[in-house]
Amino acid sequence: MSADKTNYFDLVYQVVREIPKGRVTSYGAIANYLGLKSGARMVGYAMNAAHTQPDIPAQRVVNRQGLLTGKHHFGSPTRMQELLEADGVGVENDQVQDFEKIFWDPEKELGF
DNA sequence: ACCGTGACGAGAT
DNA sequence: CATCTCGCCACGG
Repeated sequence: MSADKTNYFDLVYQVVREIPKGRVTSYGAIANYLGLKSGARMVGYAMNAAHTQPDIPAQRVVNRQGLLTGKHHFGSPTRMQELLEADGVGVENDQVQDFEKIFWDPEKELGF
């Protein structure tokens, strides 16, 4: 028992894995979906450990402004942008273009 | 065991 | 409109 630590980290990973290619979401959106209304920091921190997980497209997770705040955690400061562009997401000056248009809200897309 | 820090966000001043 | 503070949970020193 006690196997379920209810670590929000695992929950975050589950949501991030569901982000479709060409879409992006924000830390707050995931946090809100999980019930961590103000725990957006936790989502970002989970991403920091996401590199331990194989299928975590953390590049699709940006801050509320659409800024690539975590680009420095991809090994290379341009790695995150490269990955997003590879997904068909326009990025310029560390900011996602048409962010509101490609924004993927888990509460909305997963069927709140 | 205690304190500080962290890929954020929203509200208050 | 810009700046500051608090809240959230987990982990490092």
